[in-house]
Amino acid sequence: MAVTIRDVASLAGVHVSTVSRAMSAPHLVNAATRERVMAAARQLGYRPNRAASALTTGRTHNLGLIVADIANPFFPPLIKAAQAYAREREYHVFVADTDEDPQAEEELIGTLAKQVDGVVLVAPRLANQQIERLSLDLPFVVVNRQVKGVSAVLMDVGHGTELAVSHLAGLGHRRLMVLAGPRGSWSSKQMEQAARSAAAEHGLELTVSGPNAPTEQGGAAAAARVRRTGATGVIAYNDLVAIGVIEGLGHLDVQVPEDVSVVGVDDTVAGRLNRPKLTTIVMPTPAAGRTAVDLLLQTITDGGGGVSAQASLATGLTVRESTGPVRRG
Amino acid sequence: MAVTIRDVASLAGVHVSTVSRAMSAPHLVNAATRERVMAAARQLGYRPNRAASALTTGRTHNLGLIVADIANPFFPPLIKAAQAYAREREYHVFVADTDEDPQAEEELIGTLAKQVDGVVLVAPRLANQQIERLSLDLPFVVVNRQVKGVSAVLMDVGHGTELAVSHLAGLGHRRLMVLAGPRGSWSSKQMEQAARSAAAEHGLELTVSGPNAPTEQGGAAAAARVRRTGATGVIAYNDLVAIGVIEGLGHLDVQVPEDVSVVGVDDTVAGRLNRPKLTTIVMPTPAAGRTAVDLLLQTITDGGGGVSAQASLATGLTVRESTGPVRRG
DNA sequence: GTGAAAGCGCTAACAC
DNA sequence: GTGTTAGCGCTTTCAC
Repeated sequence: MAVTIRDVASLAGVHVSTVSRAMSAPHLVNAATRERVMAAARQLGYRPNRAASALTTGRTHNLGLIVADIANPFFPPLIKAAQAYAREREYHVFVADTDEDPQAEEELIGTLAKQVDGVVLVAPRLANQQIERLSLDLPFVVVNRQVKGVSAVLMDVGHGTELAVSHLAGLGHRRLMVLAGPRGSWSSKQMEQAARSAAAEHGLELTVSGPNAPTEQGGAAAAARVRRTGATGVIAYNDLVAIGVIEGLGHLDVQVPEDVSVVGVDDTVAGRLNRPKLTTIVMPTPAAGRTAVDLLLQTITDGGGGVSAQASLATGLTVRESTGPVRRG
Repeated sequence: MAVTIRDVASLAGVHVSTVSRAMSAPHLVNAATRERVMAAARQLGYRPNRAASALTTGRTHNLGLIVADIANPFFPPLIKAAQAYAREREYHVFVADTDEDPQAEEELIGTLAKQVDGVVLVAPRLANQQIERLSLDLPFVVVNRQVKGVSAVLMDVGHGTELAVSHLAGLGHRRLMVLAGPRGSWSSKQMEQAARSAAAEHGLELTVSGPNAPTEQGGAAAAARVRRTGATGVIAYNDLVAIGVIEGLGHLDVQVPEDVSVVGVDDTVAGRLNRPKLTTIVMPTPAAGRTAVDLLLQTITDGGGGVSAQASLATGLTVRESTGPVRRG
């Protein structure tokens, strides 16, 4: 087998407990001895066995990151950032995909529970109540969701939505449509509310249509509804839905942005590459990943002492080619 | 703390070893006792502590998955599939991103080693020799790389490249250019070789230009080189590079596919969404993720007894809008 | 400042 | 078929 703390101890001529202290509580050990121990460890290529220390300390130094769909371009930047940030702090992260299935989410939390010090739930599909219950056993941080007693990272998509509505109003659009996301999506709810109040403020008509699958197919399926209502400005749940609706409108001989303007959300690669390039609400995805890990680590070291924090991250609007002035009848 | 095997034992009125057996070697225990144990476990919501069992068995039931860049659209489908497949087999997976840095890769393997039963290395940047050495300590599977003694999943990009060359030849192109990937990329080497022999067969001129960064920037930077050589058919290292070169050519007033045809590789979302939609060599990414986990699990259960397997997965060519007949002078 | 010893939760011989 | 025991690698009292 590999090299253990005992090997280091005998090479350094000290007891295992001294080695342990030298590694994890250096101030408790004589500087000279510590040096000897460290040298021995280096020489042997010693790496502490986390499983063993987890057993005694109850700290695994692992985190879980649970997302709905790894292949949805919204998530990879978040995963990447979270994972990098965690690693700098000597944490490894399990990444798991629930395929948008609440039950898989719960099951996953269960099997992960013993192996991690905490879990980041990104846009969970589980009911609030469930999350509250589960959070009694294990530190959680939710992203884009608000749950009593649970730390949260919120992307302020409401603000971005207001910007989008103003932008559309400024272009002369009078009739807007919001394509809502999956049932239970916090962020979709934020968008709806913000859109309603902003529309009222600008004196615009607004229809909310949903739920829609958060995919291109979901968007394509909504195209007919857009045409039927005669809306000329559309705010889609995310970039994928926006791309889908543009494609679907194309099949109905409705051109974007000439006939209808479409705004996406997330600012994914997909949106940048689409033609027309998407006007989109920019979500701070990497920052959300880092912040979530940060809050989680705090909760963990605080011993999860009941205090939950909230971080709100700003969003913006990037105007590209999928929005334009309303066509004059 | 949580419920342990001891709690289950006392509720079921048996000894801990019986519980352990009932869970992991059911055939060694009386059916009736087993039922009693299971009932007790269910009642208490018992979940075995993997860290503890890892300590005795040396099996963590965890895998590592190391990729160069989570945010590169090539990887997410692979990660998603690998992770889902592993979970069905009761394995969790650590996902880690090296940011294309060989040193990070090695460091990561080191810190992960004790916590996993094996590691999938996707398109590693490490030298073969290093991987060979590391594979002495830990089961590895490499994807798109061949290393002596290490199981591998290979996507047969050579075949896809031949198809692409034939396709371009059929459209009348006589002068081709291959935009190679990063130094040390196995898959780039396969493409180059296949392109050379296929070009020779068709009597075409071929230039290989590289290394290029596997990104849009890398592609954009290559546009001038394409124009300089007068190539009318380009095969790019991946979809991102293809998209970049198309963009770059646009700035030079070279139109795709009217003036130059461009073929990508990977069949990512990005390529599907790009305008013109990319003609691309289709990589079997989800299958590669599953197969890699499959081989890894085999290696692990075989005790890593020296046998290494190779799986070769077929690739194809999807023709879309970025390729067309050569322009007649 | 360092050593000795107990124990984290579980599995794996070995008895019976 | 089930109980007993030792021990995986590490941390953490408690002595000295």
